[in-house]
Amino acid sequence: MSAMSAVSPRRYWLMKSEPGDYSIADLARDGSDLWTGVRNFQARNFLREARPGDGVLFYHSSCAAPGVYGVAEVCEEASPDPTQFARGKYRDPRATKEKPLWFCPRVRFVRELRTPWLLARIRREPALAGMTLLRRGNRLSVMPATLAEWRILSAEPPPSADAGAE
DNA sequence: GCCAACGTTGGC
DNA sequence: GCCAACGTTGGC
Repeated sequence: MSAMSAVSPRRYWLMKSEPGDYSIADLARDGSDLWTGVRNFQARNFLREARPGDGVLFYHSSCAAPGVYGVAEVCEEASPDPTQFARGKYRDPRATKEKPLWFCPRVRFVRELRTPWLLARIRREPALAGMTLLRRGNRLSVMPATLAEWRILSAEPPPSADAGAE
């Protein structure tokens, strides 16, 4: 290997899933899975940038207590999302095998947080005030996270006086 | 290219 | 269920 093929630095992502569809517990059970079903071009472009080894913050959305519930890792770069060709709600008639529209990396389970970083708590953490997640109107289901955000959210939240009052 | 209508996301 | 915000679609 030469310096020309230097490995790109590890990146970090926040990926949302509705726990009713697929939760961190499901990923723990499966070990790894394809991150299928993303149908937004900006999110798709992020998925195509994901590389094996990248860190993933697993976020539960559209549920009673949204937040980061665990950690995963990209283990295979994105390939054509099979659900765009299959019958069902993720089918996209514009896509062909020759020209797929949607792509999905494979993600493997790393760990579940004993205490999730609930959205309400994320909002109260000054070091996370700049997160894309918190930007008004942001609805991306896949977004980059910074190393600083990763360091905070991939670890257990510290105990706080009002923990449990959320 | 503009923009209104519509659909989706996702917190609350 | 409500609603804000944004993306997509399609007429022009």
